[in-house]
Amino acid sequence: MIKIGELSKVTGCSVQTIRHYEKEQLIASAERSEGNFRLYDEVAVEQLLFVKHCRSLDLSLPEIRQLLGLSRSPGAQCDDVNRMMDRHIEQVEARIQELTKLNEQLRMLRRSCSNRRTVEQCGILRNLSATPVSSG
Amino acid sequence: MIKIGELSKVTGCSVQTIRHYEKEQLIASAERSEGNFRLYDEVAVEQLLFVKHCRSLDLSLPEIRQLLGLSRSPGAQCDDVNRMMDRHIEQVEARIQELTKLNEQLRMLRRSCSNRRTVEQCGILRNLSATPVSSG
DNA sequence: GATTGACTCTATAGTTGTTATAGAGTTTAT
DNA sequence: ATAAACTCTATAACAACTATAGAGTCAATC
Ligand SMILES: [Zn+2]
Ligand SMILES: [Zn+2]
Ligand SMILES: [Zn+2]
Ligand SMILES: [Zn+2]
Repeated sequence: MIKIGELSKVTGCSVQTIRHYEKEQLIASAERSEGNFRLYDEVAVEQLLFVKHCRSLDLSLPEIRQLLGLSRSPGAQCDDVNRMMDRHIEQVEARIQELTKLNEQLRMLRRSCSNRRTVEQCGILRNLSATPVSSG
Repeated sequence: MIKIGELSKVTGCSVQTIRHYEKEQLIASAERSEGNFRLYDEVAVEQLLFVKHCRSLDLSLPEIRQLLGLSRSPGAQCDDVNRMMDRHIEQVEARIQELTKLNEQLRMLRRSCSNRRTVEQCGILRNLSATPVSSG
């Protein structure tokens, strides 16, 4: 049985984050010591690593909660998991597209300044003042 | 002179957002009518569109405030504007890279489920339980 | 002139996933 | 006994909005 500081070191999640996950029901409520300190075992470490792995994939806390729910009802079909993953992948790809477009616009804007001028004549500021290309 | 609702329609910014921008000093404090309603002229419309354009490029409110400051001191050199733009572009590109990596991992994970199975045997959940590839 | 409806005002809370405090209690070591 | 290191809860901060409550303003209708 380890305390929260050690769990933090082992998993790489901050102490506050661990407490937050507990409050949000992403990990089980920890047992407590006599002095009311949280105590964790190996299972708790695994649970937290699962959550951390999901977070590294940018799954939201509600999404993770849903995954945990599904994994606790083993009779359930995979469809639900898959639907969520597909939706999530879609969102990530949409965001990539958005940012790529953004990046092009930013680079174009950046090119409109040839340095060493004063801000008064700056193409960047002038272009920013003009109406946006399209507000997507 | 138009009221805030009309400004909202003209610019496509919500009423609350306009009030928020005023509080955050991204647009000038509006004149007030007898009944304490905000009143805007053409200049105000332009100012708000500038801010909106910047936001559509994902510039943060502090960054926009900085741009506004620079554009108000016309003697200033372009260097500052450029430095900010470069930093911003860097961040956008870094985020694109991150998301691209993420997307690959998500797709790989998604492939590990062949549907119609029960969650118990699901490759997705199994792989999520395993230690992450790398926590970047 | 009273009432309705559409609009506006301020102030405050909620969103998301943490991070950072404050102030108090616990444990371990000296 | 005391100090250091840790833990506890509760609360605020971050970013950029969005949403709400409760009150006030204004124009038009009856
Ligand atoms: Zn998602
Ligand atoms: Zn320039
Ligand atoms: Zn930026
Ligand atoms: Zn599956």
